[in-house]
Amino acid sequence: MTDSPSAALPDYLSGLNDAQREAATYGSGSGVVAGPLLIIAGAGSGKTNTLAHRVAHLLAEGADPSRILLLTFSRRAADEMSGAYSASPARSRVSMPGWPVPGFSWAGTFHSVGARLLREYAGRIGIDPAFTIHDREDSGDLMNLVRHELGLSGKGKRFPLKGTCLAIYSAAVNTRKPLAEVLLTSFPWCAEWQTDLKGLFLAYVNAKQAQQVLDYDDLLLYWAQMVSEPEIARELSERFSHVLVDEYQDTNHLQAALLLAMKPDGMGLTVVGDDAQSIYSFRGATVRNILDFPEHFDPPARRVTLERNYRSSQPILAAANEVIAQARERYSKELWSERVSSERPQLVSVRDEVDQAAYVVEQVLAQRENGIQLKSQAVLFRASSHSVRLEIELTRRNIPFVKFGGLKFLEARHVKDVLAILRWAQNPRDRVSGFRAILLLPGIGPKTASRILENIQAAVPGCALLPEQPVQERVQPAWLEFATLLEGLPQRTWPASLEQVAQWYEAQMDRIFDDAAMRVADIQQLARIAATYPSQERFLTELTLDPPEATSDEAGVPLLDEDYLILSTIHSAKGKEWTAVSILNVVDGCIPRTCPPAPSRRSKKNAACSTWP
DNA sequence: CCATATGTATTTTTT
DNA sequence: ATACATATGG
Repeated sequence: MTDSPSAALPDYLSGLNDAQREAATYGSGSGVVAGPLLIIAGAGSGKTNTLAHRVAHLLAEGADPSRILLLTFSRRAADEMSGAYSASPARSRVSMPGWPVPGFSWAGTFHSVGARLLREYAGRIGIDPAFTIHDREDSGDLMNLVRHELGLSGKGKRFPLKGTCLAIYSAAVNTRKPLAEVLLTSFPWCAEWQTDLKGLFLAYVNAKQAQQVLDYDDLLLYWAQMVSEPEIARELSERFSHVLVDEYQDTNHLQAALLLAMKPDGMGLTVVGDDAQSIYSFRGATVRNILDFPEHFDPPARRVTLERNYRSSQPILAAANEVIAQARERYSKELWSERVSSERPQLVSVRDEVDQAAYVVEQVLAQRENGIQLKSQAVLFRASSHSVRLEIELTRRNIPFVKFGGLKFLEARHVKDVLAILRWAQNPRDRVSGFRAILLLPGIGPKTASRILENIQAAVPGCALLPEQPVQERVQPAWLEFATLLEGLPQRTWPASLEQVAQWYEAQMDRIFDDAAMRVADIQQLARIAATYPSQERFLTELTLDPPEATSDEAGVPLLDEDYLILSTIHSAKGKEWTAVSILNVVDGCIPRTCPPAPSRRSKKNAACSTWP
């Protein structure tokens, strides 16, 4: 690969180093689709950039953009790669002629691509194409409903709560392991309920089917089921000449299985990842996928390793390499950088959280004195709640900040309420949405809501007479108004339907919330976002699966020009970079989270914080 | 019986 | 900020 004279290479490849170029052009010039390729890409080694160049190179050699499937881990990564992402404080690294590419539309997360494929193939696998997608909270609510119906919640029983039930179910689905094994290895304290759980899950699955509802796991599960039909598998295999997967170390067994079903011989399949950066095992991701990838094929997949780091200075890499070296099984690689620095990462001990917050603020301000903008600095932490003290301190001292990760716009109650009304109008069988919507009325509680939903389910589909549902007399006027709203929605065009719902909801908000004002602003924001989607169906689907940057990430940004500090969970920070970074709560067992929990050298908890210049 | 007010315990990480 | 359990009021 690298022995061809660089003068013969297209311009856009000249910015890559040898290993990156080998990865980008693997299989080039042979005239046929290349065999399987595994790119092991260390942190900061230009992974995303390399993958984007590989796509560009495939296109330059005549590949059809509509036949390229690019699976990424987050919406941000997909945008970054298709050239749509520009808001990053870090420089945009993808700049190639003809980019973004028109017609290159199959880029997204496994879940969003799954949803798209399933809507298209619904008829052939026996599901309704108008299915509703439940997020985790909705799924939990449905699990709770079923749990109550089966009498598993009652008196003095210590049956697992809905969240735990859902986690167990999800783990079993994503790892494709039997319930007994999942319970034993991951939820041993629930093992005694195995029989009841089995029944619960069966009922949960039935409920989803009856209501035409798919949860996150179903998007993968049905996809896998779909490609187990040889004919559909062949179709999809031909439909996508190239399949490229980013962050492969964070895929789970199910995702690997459906990839292999679509590309059994690995032709046209490229996966990129770093076994040392697997951080989603709690969600069923297994590092085995990337470790075992080459041997799935005969001959084994080609492997290219990117070890040159462009992000950090050598002392930081040395520390990272030390940590990585403790992994039991891994692809050997040694990150290196030309960026020398005499500054080493610092591990700072502080007395408690208050001191930690004060120290970090001092550091941040000192760095700003040194000319590093707040925007070029970040504070990272493992769990969203770890930053509360710091947020208080920042607010007190009038330092602007934006927090990534943690609770999101779309998870706020008022936003969910509005979406529930809309979803229920679109899919009247969706009990969770209906329940939530009906409870919004004053004077109607869980009992009345359940009764109404049962009446509607029992009635002839399409002929459920909403206004005639029995409610208490004093509730009657409000109920009629609500029923009129719902019945009018299908006639409305998009986004008028959402505006109609928002208008009704805003009239209820003063009664429901003490702090209605801020929430009203959110609803108006939601209406603005809605206007950017072409249809209600796409709005509802894509909003749950790919929350737009504007909601989850930038909602709190006052002005683009303004300077602000970045706070982020480590998970949300994946792939981003800053000039100066502080990490909170660096305590044994929390960060790094190594397997053998070495006895702590320092006795104080919450006592560490490190700054990496 | 049913809706709502109050109180108490809890919060990894995300599609 | 929310979820669940319990108490009170219509």
